[in-house]
Amino acid sequence: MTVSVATWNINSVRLRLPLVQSFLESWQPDVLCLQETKCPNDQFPLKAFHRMGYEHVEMHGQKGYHGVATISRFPLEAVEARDFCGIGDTRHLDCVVRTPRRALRIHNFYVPAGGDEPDPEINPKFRHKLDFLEEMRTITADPGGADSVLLVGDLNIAPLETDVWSHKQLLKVVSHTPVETETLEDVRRAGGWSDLIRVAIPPEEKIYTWWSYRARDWDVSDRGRRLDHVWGSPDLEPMLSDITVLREARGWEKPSDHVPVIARFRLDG
Amino acid sequence: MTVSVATWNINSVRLRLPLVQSFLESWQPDVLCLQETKCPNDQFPLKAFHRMGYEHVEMHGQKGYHGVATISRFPLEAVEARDFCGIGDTRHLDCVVRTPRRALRIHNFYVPAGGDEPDPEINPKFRHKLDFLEEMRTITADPGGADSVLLVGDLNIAPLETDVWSHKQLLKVVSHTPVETETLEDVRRAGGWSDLIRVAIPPEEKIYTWWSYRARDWDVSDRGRRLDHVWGSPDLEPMLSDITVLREARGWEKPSDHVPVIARFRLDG
DNA sequence: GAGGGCGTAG
DNA sequence: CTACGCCCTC
Repeated sequence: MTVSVATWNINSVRLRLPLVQSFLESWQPDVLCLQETKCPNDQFPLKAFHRMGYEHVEMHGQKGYHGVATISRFPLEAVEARDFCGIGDTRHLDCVVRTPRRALRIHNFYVPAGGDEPDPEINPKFRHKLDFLEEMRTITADPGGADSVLLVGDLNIAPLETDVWSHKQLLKVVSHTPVETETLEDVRRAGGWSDLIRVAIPPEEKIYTWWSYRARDWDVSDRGRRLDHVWGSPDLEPMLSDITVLREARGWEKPSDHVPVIARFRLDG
Repeated sequence: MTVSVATWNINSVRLRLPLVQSFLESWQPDVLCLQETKCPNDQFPLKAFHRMGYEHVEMHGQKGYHGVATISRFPLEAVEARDFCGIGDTRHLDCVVRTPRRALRIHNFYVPAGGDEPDPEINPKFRHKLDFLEEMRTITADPGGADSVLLVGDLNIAPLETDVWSHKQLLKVVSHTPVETETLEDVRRAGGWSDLIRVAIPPEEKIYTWWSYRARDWDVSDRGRRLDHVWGSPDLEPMLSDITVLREARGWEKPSDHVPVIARFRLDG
């Protein structure tokens, strides 16, 4: 059977609920992982998801900032919402999805953006981002009690040269500086993770999941970055049937600056 | 010939430009007086009005608050934007409209709302409103160099018992307290003004131009007030053909809390 | 450029 | 309830 998992930094789930609904209707993913929900748990639009057939929702949100949620057609158990860097924000949620044939563990992440200045000595937000990455080393591709494990979300780093519109121009721009790209790749490899977007789409090919709101014409200038990721335990690699980066979503009415990424797996149990 | 003049507290002209456009398209008034444009002069959507055949626009606005504009198919001259109470806000604009047969002077007013507490001793906003009314005495129905004169706008007072949904319940509510209603009626009569809405619609009949945003269902509960006015020099009375209070506009998508009032005159020269 | 928070205004 | 300003974040 095919199981599909989507990840999307939605930049306010309440403001963009109609967009989420139309996305779910068109793409019917089995699981949707949202980031930047900007929504306290008691104000999360649960019913809207239930009405659309997503009966299982785990969320970890706060007022105004950050926030992640994992939404599923299949039974879901929250394992943990870890407080990275111990500052009480809401950037991680670890759940297990019980698909009919396999238990799939999913880490849903929203990594700090890191501010403007890529120097941890003078920019505490960048320091926070690097500290967060170091702490992410503890999240490995070990499924624990599940069969397989995914790590998805907005990692706010575009690791490869082809993950940005201009490698040269972005080398000193937060999200593509060597300390970030190298650390992220090291965290990934050391944790035993496979970069599934790059398994499906060859590293030679440019691919982006985010375009700044500030650009006049995001589509023409196309100055994007691949900030959103789908990592998997190596056993999932042969089961991956395809990845869709839904570029068109950036052109929707009142869009998020990120687009959904959908991964489809043939899970044969 | 018939000349029509509309007045509308638009509560942000930029936010509600589509509503203004659809109103102009349907009703084709010759002159439109707006209040609460909330728009600095250099950001006023001039071109949109030009495109709709309103080539003559005078505005007096500021950032964020207040602001009035007079928009016309016929040539327009600004006479004065008076600084009532000397605090530099933008609540008045005096223009002359050159209709083919008559010069029509129009005072466009946005009177201070006055805050919650109807006591000038403890509420400086109410003090300001009363001071403003006193200063309005200097604006009389004298056409000056023009043939006739109008005073239109949001006067933030409902003078008659039939200008509110409940006279009794509003006697202590700012907009319908005796000091306000009596002062306004005195300013009007002493200035030689005719209350043209009440010339067209008998004082026995309830008529409102404003419904609070706070009410759940403005149409059913119908707790409105007549805060917007069209006053004229007495010579205009026999020329008044009708007044329309466009109640339906309160039900439009993302409406202003005020509706347009349109006065039609047979100006025979 | 576009969210959110808050406070102020209507 | 709605729209602003200001300040913050991304």
